[in-house]
Amino acid sequence: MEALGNPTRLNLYRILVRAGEAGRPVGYLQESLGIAASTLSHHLHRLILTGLVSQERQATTLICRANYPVMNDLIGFLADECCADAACNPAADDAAA
Amino acid sequence: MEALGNPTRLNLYRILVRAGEAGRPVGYLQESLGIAASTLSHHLHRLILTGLVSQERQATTLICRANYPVMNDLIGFLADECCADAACNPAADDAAA
DNA sequence: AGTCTATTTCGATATTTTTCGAAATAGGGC
DNA sequence: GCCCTATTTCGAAAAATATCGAAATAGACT
Repeated sequence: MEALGNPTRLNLYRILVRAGEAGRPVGYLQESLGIAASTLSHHLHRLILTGLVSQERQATTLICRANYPVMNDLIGFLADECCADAACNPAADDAAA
Repeated sequence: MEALGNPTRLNLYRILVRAGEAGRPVGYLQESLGIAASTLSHHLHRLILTGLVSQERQATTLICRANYPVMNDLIGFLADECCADAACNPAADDAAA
């Protein structure tokens, strides 16, 4: 959770979430975000440590991908006991709907 | 989102989420977390700025409450376009189920 | 008005985080 | 084996954050 507590990292993560299972190469991410490669690498590393993102080598480039199950865990963790009350329906409405 | 990127604050928030609409007085939170009142006040302030938490005065004490709609927005923001892919069903399983 | 408790603001310090550039490494292709 | 591109590690500097104690403020009750 702390892993997403930084605008750059959140941005990065959202790009990957949107990219879906196709993922995105590190180089592409660097261009998109307009930050130093080393900085990106640092953030990526944190995201990977938390399990939010995974990587796969494809020839010379590294493809990064959002880890959906972990994201859902995170969401579950947030919502947690929230439904002990009324006025809360995190699962009731689809994002797609 | 950055607002939850700190262990203390996340903890604090989760206490309030669990507390539900009953909320919790600031003093109680301070005891629970075992931190200085000023520190708590600081974190609380941030949570309130982002809209994640709201306060209501009850006699001499301030009751803090998690703002569920905002939490759900946050979750929605996270999941966002995630369902453009498969392998992702954030809304499919209830936390309560 | 005075006093008491609950909470916030002030001011400072220590830690953590973010960020960069340069150099090192990794893997692939010639 | 050598070179080339993609990415990471290293080292450092700047900025932001977390934390505290003491003092100030807010509201309630007498």
